[in-house]
Amino acid sequence: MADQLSRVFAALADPTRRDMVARLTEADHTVGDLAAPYDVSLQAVSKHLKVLEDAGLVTRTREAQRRPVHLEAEVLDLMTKWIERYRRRAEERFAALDGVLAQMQDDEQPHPTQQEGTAS
Amino acid sequence: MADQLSRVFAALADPTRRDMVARLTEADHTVGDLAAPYDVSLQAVSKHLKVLEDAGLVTRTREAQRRPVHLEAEVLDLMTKWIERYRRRAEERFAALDGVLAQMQDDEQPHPTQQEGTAS
DNA sequence: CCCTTCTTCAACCATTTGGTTGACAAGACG
DNA sequence: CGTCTTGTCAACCAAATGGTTGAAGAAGGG
Repeated sequence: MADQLSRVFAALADPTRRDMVARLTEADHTVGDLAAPYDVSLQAVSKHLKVLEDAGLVTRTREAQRRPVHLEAEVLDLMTKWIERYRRRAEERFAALDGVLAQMQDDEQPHPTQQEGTAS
Repeated sequence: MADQLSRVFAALADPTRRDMVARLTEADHTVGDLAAPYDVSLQAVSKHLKVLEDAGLVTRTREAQRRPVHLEAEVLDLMTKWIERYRRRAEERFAALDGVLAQMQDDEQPHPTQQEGTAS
């Protein structure tokens, strides 16, 4: 299908799936258990779980007729790493821009007629 | 459409859009500029930009016929906050589970008849 | 003014997505 | 064994997504 990072982002782009993930941080749940709060069929929830599973966000084991769903939280790191990498880059760039602006400001005061009083 | 968090996740679920965002951390770009590396029409890139804009990830100003695209990196914090919140919860739960396991291990050695050699 | 440049709008198309219902599979349990 | 519980598979459907092409808008430069 697509790379895992894309699948993880896509999986969490749905509020229902995000809520499931949120609830799974507290405890493992069975499918019916998970489905209870939502106003959709059990099959729809089953599909959502498949999306989360394909993204590597959850795993399902077998326990009698039940299939407990377990969160694999490490996958979240994939996203955090990507996001933080570029957020940091953007910040650095803004910092650099601030430097340039400061420089420009300095250049703008060749005349000692005005000092410090640049408060708007 | 949907809530912003969903739109941001969805926007970044596409590799092309993620690459655009990555490039925009370095500098602002015009549409044609952004489109250059990709093997799709300019119109397709324009659509991708609309998705990013609707998610609040970029803004476009006007500069002659060009429309420079600027990254709004703060929006990334929305995601980071969500992710970190639940990752932390999951971690706390695992830590608690580790405690339980340690407890069980303690309880499991009431008989000194067998130690360590539990390798199958 | 016209023309060229940069970009978007509109219509169209194939695929994916998120939902539905109905049938079936896997175990527990009487 | 039959049957109830739990969950998935299959087929179907409407809407959204990501791409295309063609036409049009907006601003600068002869």
